[in-house]
Amino acid sequence: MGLTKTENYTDKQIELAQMIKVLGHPARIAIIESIINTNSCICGDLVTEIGLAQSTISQHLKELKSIGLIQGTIERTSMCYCIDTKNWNKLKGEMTKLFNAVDTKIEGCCS
Amino acid sequence: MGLTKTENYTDKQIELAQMIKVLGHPARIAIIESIINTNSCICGDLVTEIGLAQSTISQHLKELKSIGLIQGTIERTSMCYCIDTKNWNKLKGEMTKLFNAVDTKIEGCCS
DNA sequence: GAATATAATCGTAATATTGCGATATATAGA
DNA sequence: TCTATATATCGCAATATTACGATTATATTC
Repeated sequence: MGLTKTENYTDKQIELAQMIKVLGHPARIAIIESIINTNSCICGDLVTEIGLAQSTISQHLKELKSIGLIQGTIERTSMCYCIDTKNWNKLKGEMTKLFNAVDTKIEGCCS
Repeated sequence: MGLTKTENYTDKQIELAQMIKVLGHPARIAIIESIINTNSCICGDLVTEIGLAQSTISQHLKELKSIGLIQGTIERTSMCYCIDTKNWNKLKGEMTKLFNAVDTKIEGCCS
């Protein structure tokens, strides 16, 4: 088979899983961290910073962008990416909800 | 190619990405939520709760277990899974760090 | 307009994931 | 012991992901 079933899940579950999945790759974690650390938009120096081909980095950026975790604007001749706070906060909120749910309900389990 | 490169990243980045990746599937989100909502260990009723084959659920549980997000104990004739708080909190910590980093550094970017 | 620089897209090969049925294993109860 | 019941593992087919080089698109500068 190989095709992830969708009819069994809620829209929220699917959406959350998709966002998390995109974040679940070391290159994309590195990209996000790099954007954070430069404290401003970063451009194509990711290629040298992370050791991947230009086309590969571009692909990862596309995925992060299409799920809405980053946004890109044209900066003169190069591209400038930064965190898309709207969706980033959405992810943060859902994850936090999950984390807190575990915190409050953990008593009485296999401990 | 198709093989994720690892030599370009830190151990932390790889480890975090792996944990996130495992969580990035709707069935596994559903499993975690189910464990949380039943407020105690749940067993094989995941198969009926989520509409996947028994072998498929078992595989997802294995992945969650092998990355350390859940742990399983034998409960009479069935299996009893619950959150592995040690690693769960580790993930929580790393994610929170990432979320907070965005919060504090977001000024002066493409806004 | 031509040349240059930057990033996106295409085509592709290799590898990974997803899901299922079939089978194996292990435990509880008759 | 034999039989349910519950879970894990195996083998397979379909699909998805990853990464690269080559090419294309776009914008800047000369």
